Amino acid sequence: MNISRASDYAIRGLVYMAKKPAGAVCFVKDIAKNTNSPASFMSKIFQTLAKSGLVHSFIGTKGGFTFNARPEDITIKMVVEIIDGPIVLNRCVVNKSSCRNVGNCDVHFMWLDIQKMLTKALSSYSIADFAADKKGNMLPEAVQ
Amino acid sequence: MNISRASDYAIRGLVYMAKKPAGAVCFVKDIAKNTNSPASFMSKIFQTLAKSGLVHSFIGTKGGFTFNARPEDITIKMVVEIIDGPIVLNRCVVNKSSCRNVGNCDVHFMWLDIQKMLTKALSSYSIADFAADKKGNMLPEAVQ
DNA sequence: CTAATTGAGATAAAATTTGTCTTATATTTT
DNA sequence: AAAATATAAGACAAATTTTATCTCAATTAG
Repeated sequence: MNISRASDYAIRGLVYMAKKPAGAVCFVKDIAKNTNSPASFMSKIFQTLAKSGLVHSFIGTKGGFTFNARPEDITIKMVVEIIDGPIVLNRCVVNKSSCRNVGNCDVHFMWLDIQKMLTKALSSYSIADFAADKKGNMLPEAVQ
Repeated sequence: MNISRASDYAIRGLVYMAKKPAGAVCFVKDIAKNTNSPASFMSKIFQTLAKSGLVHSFIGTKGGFTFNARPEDITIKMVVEIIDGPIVLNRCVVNKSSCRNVGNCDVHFMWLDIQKMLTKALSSYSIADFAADKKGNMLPEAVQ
C-alpha cells in the first residue's frame, strides 16, 4: 500500500526538471544528485519515462532529457502508473474473472470506490504544482 | 499501490465469519475453503489476527476462531494494517528525517493528504458492512 | 488414549523492488 | 575522419517482500 522508491524518484526528478527554464536539457547525473537518488537507477527510471513519451531523450555528449509535455499536464497519477504500472488496489477490481464476488458482495465495490477516489486524488496534482518555487530559482546563477 | 493477497484473504475470512451466528466458532479449514484461499496461509493470517486481539483462538478439538470484537467495530483499515503493516504511501510521510523536503516542498504534504483520505475511506467500511446478507444465510441449514 | 484442531516457527519458492554494470550511440573536439 | 567523451539503453544481479508450505508442539473433546 505505497508507491515505490522508483515512483518517488521519478516525481522528484521531474519536479527538479520543471524548476529549470522550459526546454532545458537535464542530465541524469544532475537529476540524481539533486534528488538524492542512485544515478544508475534514475537513469533507468528516465528511460521508462522517455519510452512513455513524457520526456524526450538526447544521446551523446551534451545529451540528456527534456520535457515532452507541459509539467502542468503531467499528473502524479501518470507518473506513478508509468513507473509502477496501473493502480489496482485489489486483484478483483481489475480482473472480473478473478472476483467471484462481483454482483453478490460489496467488497468488490468498496475497492472500486476507494480506487476511484485515490486515482482522482493522484490526478489532481501535477508536476508543475511542486515546481512553484521555480521563479525563485530562475536567477541566472541557479539556472546554470 | 495495492493491498496484499493476505489482507484480501483476511477480510474475506472475517466477512465469512461475520455471516455466521454471533459467537460461532469457525475452523480455518472452513474459512479457507469458503474464501478460495490456501488453508495453511489462512492459518498464519488468522494467527496474526488472533495476536492482534481482533479474534480469539481456541486450541484443541472443536477449537477454532471467534470474534473478539464486534464485526461492525472492525474496520477495513484495521485489518489491512494488522496484516500488511501501517499504511504509508511514501517513505517521507512517516519518517520526517527521511524527507529532506518537509517545509520547502509540497510533495510531502500531497502524500500526507492523500494518505489521510485513503485511511479515512478504509476506516469508513467495517466487516459487518459486507455480511449484510447474513440474515439470508441464517436459515438453519446454512448456519450448520 | 486418540483424533482433531490451533500455535509457533522454520523453510522456501516466487515475484517484485532496487539497484549496478556493460554496451551502444551520438556529439564534440582534434 | 578519428578519437575522446558524455550520455542513454539495456542486460544483469542483489535484496527484499510476498506468498506460501511444512513440521512439530500444545490442547482438548470424546
